[in-house]
Amino acid sequence: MNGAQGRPLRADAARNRARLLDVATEVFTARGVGTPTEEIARAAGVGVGTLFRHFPTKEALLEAVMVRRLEAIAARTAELTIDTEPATAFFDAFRLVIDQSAGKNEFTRALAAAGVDAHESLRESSTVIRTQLAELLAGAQRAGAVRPELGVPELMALLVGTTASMDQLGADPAARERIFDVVFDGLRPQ
Amino acid sequence: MNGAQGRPLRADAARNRARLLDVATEVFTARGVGTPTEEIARAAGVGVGTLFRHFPTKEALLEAVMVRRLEAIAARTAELTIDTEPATAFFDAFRLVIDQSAGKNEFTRALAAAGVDAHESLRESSTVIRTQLAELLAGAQRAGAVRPELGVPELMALLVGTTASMDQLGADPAARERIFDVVFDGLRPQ
Amino acid sequence: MNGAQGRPLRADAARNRARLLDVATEVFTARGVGTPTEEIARAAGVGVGTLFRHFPTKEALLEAVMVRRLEAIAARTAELTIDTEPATAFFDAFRLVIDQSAGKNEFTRALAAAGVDAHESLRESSTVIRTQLAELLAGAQRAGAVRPELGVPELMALLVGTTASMDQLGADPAARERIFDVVFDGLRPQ
Amino acid sequence: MNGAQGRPLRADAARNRARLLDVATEVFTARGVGTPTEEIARAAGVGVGTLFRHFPTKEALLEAVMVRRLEAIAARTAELTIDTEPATAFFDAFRLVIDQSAGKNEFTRALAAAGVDAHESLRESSTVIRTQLAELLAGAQRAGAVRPELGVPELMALLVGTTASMDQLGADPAARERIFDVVFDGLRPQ
DNA sequence: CATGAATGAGTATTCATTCAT
DNA sequence: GATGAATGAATACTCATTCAT
Repeated sequence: MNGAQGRPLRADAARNRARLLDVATEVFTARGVGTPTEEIARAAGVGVGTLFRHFPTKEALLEAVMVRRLEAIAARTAELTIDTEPATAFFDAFRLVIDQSAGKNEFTRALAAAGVDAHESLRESSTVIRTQLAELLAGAQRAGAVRPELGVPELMALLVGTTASMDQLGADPAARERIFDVVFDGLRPQ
Repeated sequence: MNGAQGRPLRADAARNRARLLDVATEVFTARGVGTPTEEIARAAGVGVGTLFRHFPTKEALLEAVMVRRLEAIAARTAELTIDTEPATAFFDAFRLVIDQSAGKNEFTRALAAAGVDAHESLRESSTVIRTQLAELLAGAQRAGAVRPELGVPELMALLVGTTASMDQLGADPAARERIFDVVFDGLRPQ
Repeated sequence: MNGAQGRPLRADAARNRARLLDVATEVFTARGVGTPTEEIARAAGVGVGTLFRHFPTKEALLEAVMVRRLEAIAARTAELTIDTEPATAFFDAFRLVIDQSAGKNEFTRALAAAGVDAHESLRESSTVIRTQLAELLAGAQRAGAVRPELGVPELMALLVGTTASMDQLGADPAARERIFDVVFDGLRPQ
Repeated sequence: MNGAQGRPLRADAARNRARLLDVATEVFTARGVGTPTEEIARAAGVGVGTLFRHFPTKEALLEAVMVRRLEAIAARTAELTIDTEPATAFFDAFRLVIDQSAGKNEFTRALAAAGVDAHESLRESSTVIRTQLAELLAGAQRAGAVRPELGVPELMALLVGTTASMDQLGADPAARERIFDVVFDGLRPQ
């Protein structure tokens, strides 16, 4: 997808760009967005110059990482939306976002904030997701599977919050499932 | 609690220390923990030297701020524990933690992380809260007001997560209440 | 002089500031304004941090250097203006500016440009000089010692140009005097 | 002149070289010699690689630009030297150099410095001009149109200085003429 | 030959921490 | 004790130059 790519990158350049994105995702997640650019470049096996050639700013790199993540989520959410029963689709999508965001709290917050103050590219991809979520939410509500009084802002907030809960909890799958139980049961009309 | 203070501080020194803590709480909350120490010193009306005399490290200052916050929460939670009906006490305490932590997500995460990797003083005060929460949780579960399968880790995770949801949501009180509805209903035995 | 000095600097701070200005003047002159700040700090015997504490920007340092230079010229020009015969005062001042500016072409150009686009402090001090030169020029013209059709812009241009000539020429005193002969004779009504 | 070119350039290579020189002249003049090489390459419609193939160093490019400028001046000065009355030839050449150098002070200084420390190619072309100017000066002095005590160094200095004056003055043609009046009258025997 | 991606040394600036006043 | 000046390691970003495609 990748937005408006001026000219197609040369093979090696594309490889470097992809590698930088992968590494940056990993490093930002593991050690925080404060990690020096040089570290990321080194981890990607390129010089700083290369990093800055592909992403003119550290912020731009962070943005690109988030856009990729958002686009991945949007793509998988789109699959769910098609021929799945509305309630199932909604809860599956909720899980999907949480799982994709796990360990990436800083990103998720940026994600949510995107609707308010982020740059164009981010806003663009987050708008897509926001729209998808709005549809899923409406569908689930029409099907009587989700409290009717909830709006998209509350849904976003719960997504962010649940992600934070999961990050806090660590890897224990049973405990994670108990969190999902609480949130999902709470989402249903009482 | 203040730990083991060798000799009691002179009056002005004590005043400076308190003022620094107040200001640091405010500034770290409003502008993030990245705010330069000099800014905090200036806002407190003292020189950096004084700041570093009271808190040998920026991290130590941050820690002290969090300890104070934890102690305040513990104190108010203790009040709730005494002669209140268990279920009410539990949900009131939950709200209390959320309200005290609102807008201080960075702190809350540090708080929660405390059980794992923070310094002694932090662990100490967070242990107090953890114990209180454990008691409140057990009480509410005995009273049949909270799902019995939940443990303290899940409770902590939900506290952190709900704080994140609230931060994300902003000030709208009705929406905040809807989040509480979801979480509290989800906490109840189904 | 020195503009609005908030509080008087501590003795050592003042010494450092002065030393930095001296060294910067020398180094910028000898090796150009492209010289790294770190070099200047080292030459002044202080750390970079100190340099940036006194001058928040490299540009600010350059500006301060120029202001000092301008103020010195203004002060000495003021002495000349008092009880000296107009024609003599004018030509002495001309020499003075040239001598003060020798080897500092980059500065002189900045000086002249100040009237157009420099920062407040620079504009301020250059306005003083400009005014003094205007008076000196008018006096010399009234005394019939300088071509009446010349204005301050032309005078400024000639000052800059003569400085450039001198820089180009090097130290040979006799040759320098020949340049002065050409310019001064050319300035006189023909 | 182009120096000793091993093999004649292919047509397109020659075109690129010429285009790079044109563009570099323009860009260095308009935005200073600090302009990145990449900018120049882009403006010339070639890649950086091509630029560096033709000029192994940025400095070499700058040098080539100056050589071309010098050669142009030399050529036009040569025309003047032939069948023109000596005094007229001298003053016309003076004007010519000034007009060609206008707005290119950085170059002119480099030009003048060439006699002292520049590379061979520059020295070569500046020697030509220097010789021409020496002849023109001698002719004008023999004709009694210029002060006899002036030498070529002073003439060079005055050329550089007058260029600086003009740069400083800007476009006002009347004011420029007044500067010429001062310098030319000053050059004449008094 | 041309291209433009990669390189990495170099530069201005910030900020936690120390120490002379 | 308090002050704030000094320190210098750390960091984002630039740009001349090289080299794989």
